[in-house]
Amino acid sequence: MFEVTLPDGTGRRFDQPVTVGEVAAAIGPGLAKAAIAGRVDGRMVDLGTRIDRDCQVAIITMQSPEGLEIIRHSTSHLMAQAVKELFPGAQVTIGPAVENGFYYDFDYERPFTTDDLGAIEEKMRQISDRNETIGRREMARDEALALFKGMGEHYKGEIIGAIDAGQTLSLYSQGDFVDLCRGPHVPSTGYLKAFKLLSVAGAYWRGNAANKQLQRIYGTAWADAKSLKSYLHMLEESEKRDHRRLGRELDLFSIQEAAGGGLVFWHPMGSRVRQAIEGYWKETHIAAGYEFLYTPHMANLELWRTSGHLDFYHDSMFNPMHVDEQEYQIRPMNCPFHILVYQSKMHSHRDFPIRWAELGTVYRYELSGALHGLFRVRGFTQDDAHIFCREEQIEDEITAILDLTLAMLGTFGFKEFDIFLSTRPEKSVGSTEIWDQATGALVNAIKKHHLDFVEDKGGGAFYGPKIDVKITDCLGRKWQCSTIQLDFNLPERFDITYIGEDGGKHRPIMIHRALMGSLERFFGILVEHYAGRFPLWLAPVQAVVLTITDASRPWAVEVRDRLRAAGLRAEADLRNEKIGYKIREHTLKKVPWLLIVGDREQEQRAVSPRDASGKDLGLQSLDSLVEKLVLHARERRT
RNA sequence: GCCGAUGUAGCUCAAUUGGCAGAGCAACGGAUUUGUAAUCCGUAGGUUUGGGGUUCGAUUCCCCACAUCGGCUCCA
Repeated sequence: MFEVTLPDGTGRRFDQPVTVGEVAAAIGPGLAKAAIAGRVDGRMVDLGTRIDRDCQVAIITMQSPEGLEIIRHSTSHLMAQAVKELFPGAQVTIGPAVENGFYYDFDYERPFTTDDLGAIEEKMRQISDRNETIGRREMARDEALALFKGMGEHYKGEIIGAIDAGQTLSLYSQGDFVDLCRGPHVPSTGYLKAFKLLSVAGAYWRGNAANKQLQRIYGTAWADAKSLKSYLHMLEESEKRDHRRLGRELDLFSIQEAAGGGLVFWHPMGSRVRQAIEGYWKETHIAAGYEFLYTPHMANLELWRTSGHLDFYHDSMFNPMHVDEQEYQIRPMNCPFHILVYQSKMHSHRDFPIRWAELGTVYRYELSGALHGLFRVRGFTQDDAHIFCREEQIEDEITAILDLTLAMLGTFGFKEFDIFLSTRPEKSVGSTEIWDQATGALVNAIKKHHLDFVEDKGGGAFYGPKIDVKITDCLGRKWQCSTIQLDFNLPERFDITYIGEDGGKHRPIMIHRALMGSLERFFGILVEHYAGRFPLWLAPVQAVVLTITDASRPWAVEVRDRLRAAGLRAEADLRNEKIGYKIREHTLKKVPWLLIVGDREQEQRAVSPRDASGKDLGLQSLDSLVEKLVLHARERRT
């Protein structure tokens, strides 16, 4: 006699050993049907796991996060089984569940093609229909090693070889397919119905470029067909939002083969958005007590030796160029330049805090294969700033930077933040006292904002602790943009000082910070976040006046000029086209306000606006509309 | 950088075993004067990413370069 305690605290008594599945059945037939695995005393186990003593049991169903993970993991096995049936020469390696799906890496004599993917998926469906039992058994490490080596599965052999001798391993089998796996898995292949293979790509064995490249097949799997469908729909949606596609369709920017990869050309429409972003950036920074610097794009390489960047970031810096017997470096960072400005004269403790900002364009060498639209480029503009202050000013400065960060990101429509605090790594510069004090100041600043944070212990840079902020876009994707870093290293390396109250020289604290990070990347994120439908204050064209016939031209031009005089980015479409054609065209360009003018409007000095929702708002006076648009733009409503 | 795929008009895509490089949209010209997501007719548009090779002949086959796309972290 033993008792099983369920998550709600109630207990069930059993006289004989039972499986987890039987516990589910004892609770109810509905649960038994939905069950795919269980949790016994906190450990995830199969439904077939036997229980013969007092314990805590929770049933894991398909819809739960753990359940989905199990389905995905099991589907990766299903795929591996299908691959082995179709391509017996393929060797299996690893196949975990990942966010929204799974992958499995194979070693095979030739690359898999998209046709192969279709065949593999078809085979997976057959195996699912066969509803093969997925069985678990345990085996001594040496025995398992011999088994997999005997099957010619050398990667599995290598994995097992790395496990201590004498350990017992678990194996899962379904039909003829056997895999080393910790589990748990669904009871049979028939549980796996809602899946789709998505892509095939290279991946190194154990993630190391020195190792052989394997072929990774990615797929997605869900609890039911409906969830799968909505996920695939979401993928289509994000494809439509792809900033590379919208960038071309809306004529925002381009990347030109003739110029080289990773170098961004901002077209007039994209530049208008950037101007709006920069204008806002400038305004907020002035209000927050910053001064602005403009510094060169290149300088003597010696500067990068002094800063230490050459040592640490050599691989991601462009090669230097020769100028008059000297070597010059295109800048990968702005900080040494700001330090040079600091060094250009003596500083007193009374000068602090010094807050210097610059939209500084930097150039970094990225591997050609890593380039990706605006997200990974070789030349980009940081909204950079450096703050020089005294130790006791750190907390106030960090607090003010966080204020600025959250306010700015909020204006762009991001309201959900994840904060990460990275603390002192093993190898670092600076005394324990200063690290402790600075880290404490960072924590206090975060707490003042009543924000939760995740501490990455030992994850800081060698030169100081930092705070990173991640934003969540409207598709739920997370992006790290803002970073606030303390630097105990550069002031030392450049030997910058200030004269303290005691008349002696002291070392200032330096804070690096970027809120949007890279303007290019941030712009790309905004394009996808808004799906190209920028809020009024950012829209490259805020309003277009559309004429019904040529007779309304004079009034249309007057309306446009009136909008322009009010500071709005307005155009007039005077073409001899049907109104439906013009509306369609500007709607596709995602212009937030379309103002239709015909005889009626002209007579009454009015317009018939249509907002971003596509609704005809009826005849309105021009005055009241201008007032409304100006207000919306000024308040930067999202 | 590595693996794979791709590269044809501004865009999206065709082109038989290697045999005259096409269409829609956009552009331009004309007609039409139109009331809330595509009016009609016409014209022009190409070193098929670049370079080299095989061939009587290459968008097509081969080699090199470049670019783009997917991936290369997520504990058997």
